[in-house]
Amino acid sequence: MREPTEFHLPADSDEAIRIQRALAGNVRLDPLPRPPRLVAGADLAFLPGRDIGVAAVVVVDLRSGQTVDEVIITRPVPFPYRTGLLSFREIPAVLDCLIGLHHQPDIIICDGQGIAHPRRIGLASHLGVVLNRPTIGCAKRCLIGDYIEPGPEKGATTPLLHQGLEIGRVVRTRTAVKPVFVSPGHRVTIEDAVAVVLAVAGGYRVPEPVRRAHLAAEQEKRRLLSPWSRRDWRGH
DNA sequence: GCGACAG
DNA sequence: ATCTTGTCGC
Repeated sequence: MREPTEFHLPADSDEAIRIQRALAGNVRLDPLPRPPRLVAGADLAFLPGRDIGVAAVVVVDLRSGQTVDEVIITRPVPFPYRTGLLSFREIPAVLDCLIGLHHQPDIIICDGQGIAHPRRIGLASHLGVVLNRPTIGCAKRCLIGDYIEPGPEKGATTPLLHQGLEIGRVVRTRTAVKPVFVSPGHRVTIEDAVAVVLAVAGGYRVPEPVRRAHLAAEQEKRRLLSPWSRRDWRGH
C-alpha cells in the first residue's frame, strides 16, 4: 500500500499529549465514498516481559470472506503503555506491516478506540490521520463514555455518549456475547463504522479481519518462543 | 482525594 | 497485553 506520512515519536507522555491535541483537529468523520470491499484488521501480540511486539495486518475481501493479504512483523515497541496513549506504542509496528501489503484496503479496523478517547484521538483515529485513510476503532472494553447495554441479539446497538455527544456505539457482534465498542477512527461516520463492523462480524465477537490479525500475531509469537526458532539452538 | 483506566 | 486448565452454559 501507499507510503505512510509522518509519525512523530514523543520523548515522554507530556509530548505525546501535545501531539494528540495538535492532531485531534485533523480527524474527519465523513461517509465512506463507496461500500468497502477490502477490509483490513490490525493487532499486536507481545513477547512476555519485553517491549517487543508482533504486529499483524490481515486484509479480508468482504465479498468472498477470504484473506487476500497478510503481513506480520516483529520489532521493539518504542513507547510504554499508558492509558490514553496506546497509539504511540502500537502505530509504528502497524505502519511497518502496512508498507508490506500488496493490496490497498478500503478501511482498517483497529483493536482499540477511535474518537471514543479523552482527546478524541485514540489509536484508530491517530492511525487514520497519519495515513489519511479511513479507519475504525473496535475495542473490547470501554475507555470513556456512558451507555446502556444493547439488546442481546446480534446487530443490537446503543449510543456511546460523552459530554453530550455521541462518540461511538456499543455493538452486539454476536448474540448473547459481550458487545464491542465501535467508534470512527478517521474519514468514516459512526453509522458507516458500525455497518462495516457488522458486515465483517463472523461467528465471533471480534470482527473477522481483527480476529485473523490477532490469531496471526499470536501464532507468530508462539513460533518465536518455541525452541525450534531460537537462535541459541545448537550453539548459535 | 476517589475511582477509572483501550492494549 | 501477559501469566494459565478446566469447566459451565448456550
